[in-house]
Amino acid sequence: MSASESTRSGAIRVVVAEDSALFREGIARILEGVGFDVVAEVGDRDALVAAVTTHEPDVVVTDIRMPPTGTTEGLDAAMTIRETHPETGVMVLSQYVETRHAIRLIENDARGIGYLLKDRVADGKEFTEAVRRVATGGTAIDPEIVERLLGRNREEHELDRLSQREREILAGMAEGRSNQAIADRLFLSARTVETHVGSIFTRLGLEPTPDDHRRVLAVLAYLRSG
Amino acid sequence: MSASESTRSGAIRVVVAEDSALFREGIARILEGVGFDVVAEVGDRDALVAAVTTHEPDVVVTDIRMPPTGTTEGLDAAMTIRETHPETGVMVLSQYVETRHAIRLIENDARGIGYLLKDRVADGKEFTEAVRRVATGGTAIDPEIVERLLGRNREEHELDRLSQREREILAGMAEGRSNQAIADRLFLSARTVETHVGSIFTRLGLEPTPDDHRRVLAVLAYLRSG
DNA sequence: ATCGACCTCGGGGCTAGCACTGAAGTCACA
DNA sequence: TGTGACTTCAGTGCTAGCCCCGAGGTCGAT
Repeated sequence: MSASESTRSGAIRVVVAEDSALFREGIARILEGVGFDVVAEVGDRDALVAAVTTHEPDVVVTDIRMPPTGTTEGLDAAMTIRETHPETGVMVLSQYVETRHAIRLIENDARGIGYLLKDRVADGKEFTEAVRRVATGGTAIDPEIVERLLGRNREEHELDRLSQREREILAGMAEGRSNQAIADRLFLSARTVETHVGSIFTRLGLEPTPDDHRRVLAVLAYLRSG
Repeated sequence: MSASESTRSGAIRVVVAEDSALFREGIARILEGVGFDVVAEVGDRDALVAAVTTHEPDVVVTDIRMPPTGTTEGLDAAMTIRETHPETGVMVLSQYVETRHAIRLIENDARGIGYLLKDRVADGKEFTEAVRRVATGGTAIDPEIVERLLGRNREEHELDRLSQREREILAGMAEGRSNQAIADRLFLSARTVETHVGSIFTRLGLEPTPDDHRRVLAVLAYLRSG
């Protein structure tokens, strides 16, 4: 189909990685429609890394979440690609605002990096031009991400205020476990868990009020920040 | 761009509705690639209904969630279209398995209805053929939906076991409110709220155990069932 | 070498959130 | 005319989950 394109020396060569076949093919067709050369379409992390090694594309377009675990495979692959193929641009697509993840990717060197929210791309043109910028060493960071990186980023950094141990405790709470059950799992006394729970409330700014169920509110905050 | 197509009498005429511009254009390009005539691409419910009235397409492809509220606009529009334009096929795309919504759409007459999960579409061909079937009065229901409709659908019906009042109480719990706060809002005594909370636990099958925090578990069940 | 952050644990105490029981009013339905 | 589901409320009591306070250990940074 794109055989006539694949040998054109001027076309930007791109690998598309996204686990949803429908979305993946849609992106590929959009890019081809404006002259990109889509050299590979893959659906998981390993295939992405392999495709980059094989094709050495100008730019990779990848979703953050992909099989096998559906967490941050796309991002992990992006980090790997940044090291092994620094000349390859990486455009990461995300469903939600995940500032922490974005930071990991951008913090060292933003050149050749893109991070866009799927739902905030206004049209195909905006998207293809962003991919083109990233392919040529430019950047394309969603304004909302930039804003959160610079300004006050309450919601997202709420959980960053917690220590590692506190996050483990909160994770147990978010599974609907009792303090005793959390204590058993982490080999702690119930007392210690209570202490942690208390400091979690304090750090999340949950003052004791008669109207709030703070344990639930803490869990909700945890779930929001995914 | 598709001007040469728009007058072809044999082409299936389709309206694409999806709030994410990127996904929307991708779907449109995929459909055009196999000969469909995409007569309109819209991003919200009202535009969808208007486009159907104007173009009277053979089939509509729509996401369930769309602006303005991001809940079930696409589905609402689909129901409306079923009534006003019964000859128009409706293909609904969903991000998750939402059996209750699927039922609302299918229960009366499944002809010309499609309900697919975005992430379970194996490739573009499967998708375009499903759209073609729906356009010609056929059906295309995701196997997982069918299975849940037929077999035991525990998770989804968990909350259906609750009474109206109990759901209101649970909604308050899911906002992180205390029993007292819920009582105040609903003009009840704290006692009554406690009684309801107890029966919510019972109906959701949450037996008292030292390892579980049932209030959180009930909230999690509530959040899962959307 | 000292300071601060973190993790751990306990004493002592309070209460919201639970369990269990009983009961009275409304309403739909058979 | 009952019968059953739902809603409302209360007495009695238990305890998990919270409060405040102090304390000892580790560890990294200054």
